[in-house]
Amino acid sequence: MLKIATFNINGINGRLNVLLRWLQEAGPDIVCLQELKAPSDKFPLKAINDAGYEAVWNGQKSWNGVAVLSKGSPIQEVRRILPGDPADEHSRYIEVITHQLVIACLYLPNGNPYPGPKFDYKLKWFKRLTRHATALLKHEVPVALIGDFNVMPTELDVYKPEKYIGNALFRTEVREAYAALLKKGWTDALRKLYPDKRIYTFWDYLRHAWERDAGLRLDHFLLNEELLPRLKSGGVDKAVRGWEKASDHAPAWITIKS
DNA sequence: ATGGCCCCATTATGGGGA
Repeated sequence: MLKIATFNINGINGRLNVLLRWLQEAGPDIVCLQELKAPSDKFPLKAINDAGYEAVWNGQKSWNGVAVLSKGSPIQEVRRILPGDPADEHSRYIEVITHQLVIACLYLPNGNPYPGPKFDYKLKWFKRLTRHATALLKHEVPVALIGDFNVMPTELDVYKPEKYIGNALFRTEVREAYAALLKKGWTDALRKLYPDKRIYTFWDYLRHAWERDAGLRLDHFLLNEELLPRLKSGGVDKAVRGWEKASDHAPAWITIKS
């Protein structure tokens, strides 16, 4: 069994102890990280290696930044740029091969405030992702798109949907973009496993959101048809959100047959 | 209606997050 996880760490150096403790306790084989908030030369490779993981990463000063960690199999980097916009300098994408899977680790733009250029950038980024994801399907190998999509796909994924009507994470255009991506041949793994369950992966630091369980489901695993039949289980390591110095996201994970 | 929390960069505030 292979355990694949995603964790928006919200500052990899500021929360390195949280990451290392969770790696130790959860023991995932593959980890997609987002919001490193560190330039590439500040990536804590030694600590990650000492924990038993190889890594590839795409950092950026102050913001964004993504990485994939793997143990028990080498990681081969495929690309670190999402095709379609040479002017885009955000580090939001890295694609690798490890454990004989293609893993695309992504951090989709937040898009707030709506309306505005940030929202336009989000929709453009989503279109680029959909185009590239469609190209990935042509290879007919097991592929997963994993990360912080900054989208609550349905009302079931929001503690109070009416509060988020005008929010860039819940705008109709964004939910439609997510649905259109799935329609091309991707399955939302956690939703497939739990069609009716309230699952959250994010709780805001503000307004005691964690204590009130006022959460959002933002972190997703999209599996292609080659990988989906191997899906066994999935969940969220919710307790991590309650740790000292926690990220505002909790790690989510799936297991697949090796 | 507003701001509240927390990161980073820089060093008392500002940008960004969701």
